[in-house]
Amino acid sequence: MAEAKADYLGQLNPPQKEGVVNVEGPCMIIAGAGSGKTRVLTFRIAHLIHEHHVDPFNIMALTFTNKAAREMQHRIESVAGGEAKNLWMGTFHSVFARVLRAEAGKIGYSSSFTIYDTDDSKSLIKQLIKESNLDDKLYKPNIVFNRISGAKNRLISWEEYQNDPVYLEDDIQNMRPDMGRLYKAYAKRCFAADAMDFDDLLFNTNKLFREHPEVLNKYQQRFHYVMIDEFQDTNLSQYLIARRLAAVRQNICVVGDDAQSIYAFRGADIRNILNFEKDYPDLKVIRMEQNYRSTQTIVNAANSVINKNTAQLKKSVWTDNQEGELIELIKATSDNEEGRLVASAIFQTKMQSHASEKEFAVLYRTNSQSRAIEEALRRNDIRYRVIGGVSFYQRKEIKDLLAYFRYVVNPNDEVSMRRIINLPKRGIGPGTIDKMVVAANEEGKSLWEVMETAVSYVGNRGGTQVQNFVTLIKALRVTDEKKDAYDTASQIAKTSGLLKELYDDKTIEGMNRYENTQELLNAIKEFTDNPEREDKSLGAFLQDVALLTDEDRNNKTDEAIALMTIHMAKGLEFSYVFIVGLEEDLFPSQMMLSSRADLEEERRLFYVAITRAKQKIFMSYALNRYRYGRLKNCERSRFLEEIAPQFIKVNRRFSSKKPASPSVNYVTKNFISSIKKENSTKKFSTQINHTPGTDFEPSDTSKLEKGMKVEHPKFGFGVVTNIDKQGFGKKASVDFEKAGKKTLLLSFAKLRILDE
DNA sequence: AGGGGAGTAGTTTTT
DNA sequence: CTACTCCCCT
Repeated sequence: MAEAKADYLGQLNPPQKEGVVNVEGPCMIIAGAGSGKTRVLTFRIAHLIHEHHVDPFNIMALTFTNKAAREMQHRIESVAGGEAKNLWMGTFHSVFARVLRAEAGKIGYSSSFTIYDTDDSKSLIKQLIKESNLDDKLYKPNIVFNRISGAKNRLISWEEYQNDPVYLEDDIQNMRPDMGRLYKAYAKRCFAADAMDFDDLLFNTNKLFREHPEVLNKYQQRFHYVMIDEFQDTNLSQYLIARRLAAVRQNICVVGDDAQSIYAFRGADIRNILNFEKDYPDLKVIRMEQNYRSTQTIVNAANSVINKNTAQLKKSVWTDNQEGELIELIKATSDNEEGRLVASAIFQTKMQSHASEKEFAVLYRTNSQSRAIEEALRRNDIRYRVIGGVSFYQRKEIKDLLAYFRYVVNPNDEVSMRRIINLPKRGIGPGTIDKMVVAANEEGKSLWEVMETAVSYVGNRGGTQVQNFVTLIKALRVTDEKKDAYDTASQIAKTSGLLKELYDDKTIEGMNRYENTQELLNAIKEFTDNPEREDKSLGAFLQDVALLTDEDRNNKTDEAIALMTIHMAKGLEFSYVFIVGLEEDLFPSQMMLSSRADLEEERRLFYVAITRAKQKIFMSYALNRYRYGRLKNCERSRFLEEIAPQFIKVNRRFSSKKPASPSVNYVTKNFISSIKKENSTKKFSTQINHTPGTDFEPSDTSKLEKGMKVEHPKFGFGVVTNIDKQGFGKKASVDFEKAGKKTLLLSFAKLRILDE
């Protein structure tokens, strides 16, 4: 371990070393893509432990995804040794859920409170919309949820919301004046259900720290060093938690890159970076701009894209790495063909470079795009694993069983109750349920109390059934008190009748569902068999599982190509990256076209995708794609035009006539030869606009001079009147015959030089 | 209460 | 294409 320590500083460049060594006081590390940010963070923690003899117990490190947390935990353990186990490391949500469990009583929750995921939240909201007799065309669960979530992430309580002129005005403008009332109703019902949604975990942590200084003080004393990864993705709520925790010792270190901020939709606010400088005047700022990951082509292509954004901090990422291959553009006629071409390209590249499968990744904007790719990979016998997507814990049968578990642990959980009370069928319909919920709210009783004496609220027929159900749950609660998670869970699965119902379903899907429930039970068995676990109760298992997404269940084969959304890929790197579905309305997503800010976020997402690659990037788009079950025409993405053209090589379109061919050798010679013919930065040819009838080919504009005649795909013919040379931002002023005078950025404009 | 059938609206990304 | 809602009938 001492050896490892001795050489780790030697492996770092000056800013990296500063990031590691400079442990006291506030510190912000602006880390460009691929600049070794994770390395600095892990070495920094190791340095704290070894050089400053800080107990890992006193260090908190916050990340955004479970995956990132796990990855960092591993890396720290390999650098700092096993004692790093005692670090508090995890996502904001998981770390503070833990704090809230311990302190729940202080803010009126029980320590076994339920965590609602987004589906749970939305179904409750849907219920509330119905109860309020609001127009469900106007009040869609999604919209309402996002509105509430946005407010919570800015720490606006429902009371404040109802008095906030900006929110009120906004809601009236949008014809949704009842939004504030829904927020209130939602908050009350969650509280009554002893449940917190994801945003509440952070909101309530703030509340806890704000209202209970003694609690805050306890944690301030405990955490001497606070670190935040991916700081650009924090929202106000998260930032304030961290700031409060670090208020005494001021040992807060944040690492981020504004160019990779892609979670504004979740309330992330780049302004946190700016505010950070204001909040800590003696802040130490470290910039890491050297990219160690990618080729020059990739780094420069990425820069040419991100430069299109106006809102960003000054930063210039550069690399010493070799120039590398051009980005290869693949054009397909359909999403299925896109899959096949991607599969062929993977196969070819793998053969040529002797790369292993795990060096490849296929990245897409939406999870639904994985299907066509998966199919093609399967057909070509290429191993892959899909990361994220519909996770195991989101499957209906799993959620059903989990709802039973949750309900046994917390019988005030309204959402779980609604889900399971009539599953399997017990003759309790929605009418009966609604009556009980209304009664509970009107009489100020808990739902559980009402259900215990259901007959007096909903009459004999449904009431008896409800009371039978209550008896069942009570018996299971007794079991839960005495037994461990596995015994209780098996008991629930059996006596609820769920397992039998699934077992009796002999369809293929039914058998699958049955197997899945068995798998869940196995997972619980593993949980209880783990000797390191102190608390083996079902409640403890649920706490574990609530904030977990796909966890170790994709580990079947390490040797496989990774398929995931770009969001999931953040923080990862691969030698060969395929960015697929580069089409308007898909990427950029049509939901993001409304505002400049949204489009810029989308562009940052594209930047993140590009910067994942070490060696080579392939990009693809399809002219037709199945959407809503219908074949739709697609237009290539504007983002393709935003990459400086000297970094892209268009692959001559080749149609795969024999898609079912068992081998992948139907790849045309064009494709192979185009792979070999790289490094021709001077004579690139991009078929930029595929507008029918034009075979427009932009020229290399590096030698463009005043007086030259040019053609632009949109503006037509013109004469160059001036050249403004300033490195990357080289501009040409052109006087167009029809479009008039324009100033064009040469790295982006497509100009054909007309020879006289 | 609940099953079946028709009709319709909806797909971003993650904790 | 699917997941959900609505409506009608048992």
